[in-house]
This record gives sequence, structure tokens and C-alpha cells, in this order.
Amino acid sequence: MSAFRTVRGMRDFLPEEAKLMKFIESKARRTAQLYGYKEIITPVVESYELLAAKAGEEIRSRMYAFKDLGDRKVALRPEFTASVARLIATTLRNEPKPLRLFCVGSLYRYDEPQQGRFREFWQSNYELMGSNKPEADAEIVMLTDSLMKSVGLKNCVFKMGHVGVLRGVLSHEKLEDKVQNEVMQLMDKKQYDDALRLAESAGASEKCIVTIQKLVELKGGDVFETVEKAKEYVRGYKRAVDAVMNLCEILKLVSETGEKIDITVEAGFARGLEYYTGMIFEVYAPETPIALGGGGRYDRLIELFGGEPTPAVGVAHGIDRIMLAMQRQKTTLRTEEEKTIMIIPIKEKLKREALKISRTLRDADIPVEVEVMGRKVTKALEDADRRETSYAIIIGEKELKEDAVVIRNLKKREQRVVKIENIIETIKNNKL
RNA sequence: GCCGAGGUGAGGUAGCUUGGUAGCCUACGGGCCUGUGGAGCCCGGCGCCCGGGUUCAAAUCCCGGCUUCGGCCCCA
Repeated sequence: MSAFRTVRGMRDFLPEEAKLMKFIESKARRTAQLYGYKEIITPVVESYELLAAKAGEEIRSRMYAFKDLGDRKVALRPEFTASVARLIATTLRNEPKPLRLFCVGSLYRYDEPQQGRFREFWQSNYELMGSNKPEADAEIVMLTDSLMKSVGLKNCVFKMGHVGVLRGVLSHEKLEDKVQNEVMQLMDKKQYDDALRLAESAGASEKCIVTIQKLVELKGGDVFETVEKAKEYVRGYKRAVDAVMNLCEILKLVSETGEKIDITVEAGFARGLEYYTGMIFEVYAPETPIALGGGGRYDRLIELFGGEPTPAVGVAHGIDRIMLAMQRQKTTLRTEEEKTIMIIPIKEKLKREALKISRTLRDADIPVEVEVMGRKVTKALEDADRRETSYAIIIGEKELKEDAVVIRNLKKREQRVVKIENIIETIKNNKL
């Protein structure tokens, strides 16, 4: 055996898996079309500075970064957002708004592999830029719901929140942005006690601490009741109240579509990425404890990359994770199996005829395989059967003299002699 | 980066405790079978994760590494 294998964290997709992945990708692409998102393709390799610009220390330290032969410092993209932001800040800066962009592809992070996490992974990514309206946020949530349903996933749950709630409370206390970020990060890690202690030592009031505590505990149940309670808790913190109202508006829009979407609101929900400024959410499938997708609003991002201030909301879906969730739910792909044909020349000298006929069939858009192992008919038919081929076309001298071949239906085990010029018609019209 | 459990032909496994010829099933290639199979029989190729150590002798015991699967961290 050769000692070669895939590098840690990288994997092969064998036909079955490749098919599943391409299926999800096609659904993601279709969803993009249905919602009016234009697909763009950006490079896997970008300048290190671009990718590091906005990424936190954590992501930066896990980038595949290296110098190319021209001594440029580059890295493999760990996410799409930087590339898209680069485009919006430069080439696409004068595009009419709203601007809806979609991309799908592989990303790279030097993490320790574990359930649903690999060093090379695939995402579909949707960004809606130019609108600060709640309907834009709602669209991103709906779109995610559409995608999950279109691949056949059942019972997905959305976890939603709004970074403005906690931030509103913290900033009211005049805590520095940096401290706020740290507190938010601790909250994201669910280290609530540490978060509170940090806020307290930075000068947050007793009232603030109590408020945050109550917010953290506030989750689940009826969405609108939760929102009402949150509004009560943050009374007096104007920006926090605004945030709750905004979240409420988005939730209303989503729920009023009539589509059944399972949503849980967590008032103290924080997502790690520092650039979120508004609504945030993650999607889960019940069998899988990891987020299948996540996103939210980031109104500052484009200006961080040197563009015009542009409100934006977006989402990324982990294709690998969706695959995992589908496998756990035993989702069956609804794809049509195409008929396949095996061409078997009986004699060595008939193989030219086999290739010729195969070409004719392919030109007529019929998938064909030619027996290339030099097998005898018996073995060749066995092989065709094992591959669940629909038809075998057997080319023999006897029939060829009459410009004909034998077409055998392998499922029915019936066969008939057919003129070469009639092969296409016979197969296309299921005449056997 | 840290922690835990594992690694025997391509896949699934036996052997490991108690060191001594690596066995089985499936899959793969071929023959029996010079034009009709899905059966059977027979033959063949392919293996102890890697590197050290202990020993007359290591798949087996010891150490280190790699790697797989999970957990932490982070995230999709």
C-alpha cells in the first residue's frame, strides 16, 4: 500500500458524498437565484493583510498564511466576507443598492478537526448590502429557512438575538468598546460569571449587572413574550430598547410570512465575531449540536475595508455540516437516476465498432460506458449488472452483418436485435 | 494549541492479556466458460500507522511521533 494519504483535516469526497455535496451546492445556488442573489467567484488566495484586516486574533492565528514565490504575504481565505467587502469597497462601489451577492466554495482554517469541522470546508454565503431595514434582516433569515427546507432538512431551529441589546446596556454605562467586546466574547463562550465580573470591574453599575443577568437567563418560550420581557428589563437603556424593537420588527416580518419557522430568542445571545452590529442568528438541526449556519447584520464592515459606509446583513451556511445533518436525518435525495448503457463488443476486433456507436449515442445525449477490460461477454454482463446498468448493447459479428446489434434490458432480462440506426430511438422511447 | 479513546490487506474484523508461521468475511483481478450474466468452485494481488527501545524473537511489551474519531477553544 502506498503511504500517501490526505493531509490532516482534509478529506476526499467519494462519489456518494460528492453527489450529496453537489446537491446541496445546487440548492444553495437555486436559493440564491430565487432570492435574487448574483453569484460571484473570488480567489481562494488573498493578501494576508486583507484577510487579517478584520479578523480577530483567533481567526488570524489559524489562517493558512505563507509567502508566495514573489515574496507576497498571502493566505487561504478563512471566510468569504473579506473578499466580498473588498469588492464592495472597490470595484462594486457604485453598484445600485441593494446589492445581493452569493458565493459558494472552500475555505481554510487551521483548527483541530472534530465533529463537523475540518481544515478545508465549504460554505454558501449570502450578503445583502445597502439596506438597514428590518425586511433585509428578515430576508436573510427566510432565505436560510428556504435553503434548509429545500435540501430536505426537518425541524431546524433558529436561535436569534441582537447584539444591540447587551451592547446598548454596556455602552450606556460608558464602558469602552474594547471592554464591551471582551464582555461580549465571554458571553459567547457562556462564561457569564466572568463576563459580569469584567463588566463590574470596568465600572458597570449594580443595575447594569442585574439587567445583564436577567437578559442572559431570558431565552426560549414564545418569541414575542420573550421580546416583551426583554423590553421591560432594559427599560431606561434607550439603545437597548431600540435594539429590542428592531429585533421584534424582524421577528414579526418573519412570522407574518406564514411559513412555519421555529425560532428561539435569546436576549443574551452573542456571536463571537466582533463586527456584528444588529440582529444575529444561528440555525440548528435537532440531531446535530453544531450550528449549520449563522449570520447577522454588520453595518460597519464595508467602511472597515475602506468603502462607503454601507449597511449589510448576511449569512453563511456550512455545507459540510448540512451534509452531516442530512446524513443523520437520513434525508433521501430526490434526484432522477438516468439510464446508463454498457457497450460490449464480443470479439476483439469489434471494439472499434463499440467506440463508434458509443460516440453516436453520446452525441444524442445518452450516457454510455464501453467495456474496456477485454472481458468475455459473461464477465462483461456480470459487471454491467453489478453496476446496475440499464441496458447492454452487445456487438456481435452475426448481427453486425445486418447493421444491427443486440440491446439487452438488464432489469427485465429481455433482449432484441436492433438496427444500428434505430438504437437511439429504441432507448429514448423505452421500447425495451 | 490542550485533553480523551483508537489505528491489523481496499472495507469489516480475529490475533494483543500470556511475545514465537498474521487467519476469516466482503471487495478487487483472473480461470473453469471461443456469443448471454447475476450461482458455484479454483487461483491470484494487496496488510500489522511510522520511528526508536527491550528481546534469541515484537502485530503483541515500553517510549516518541503521525493520524482517525470525539471534547475544549474557536467557528459554519
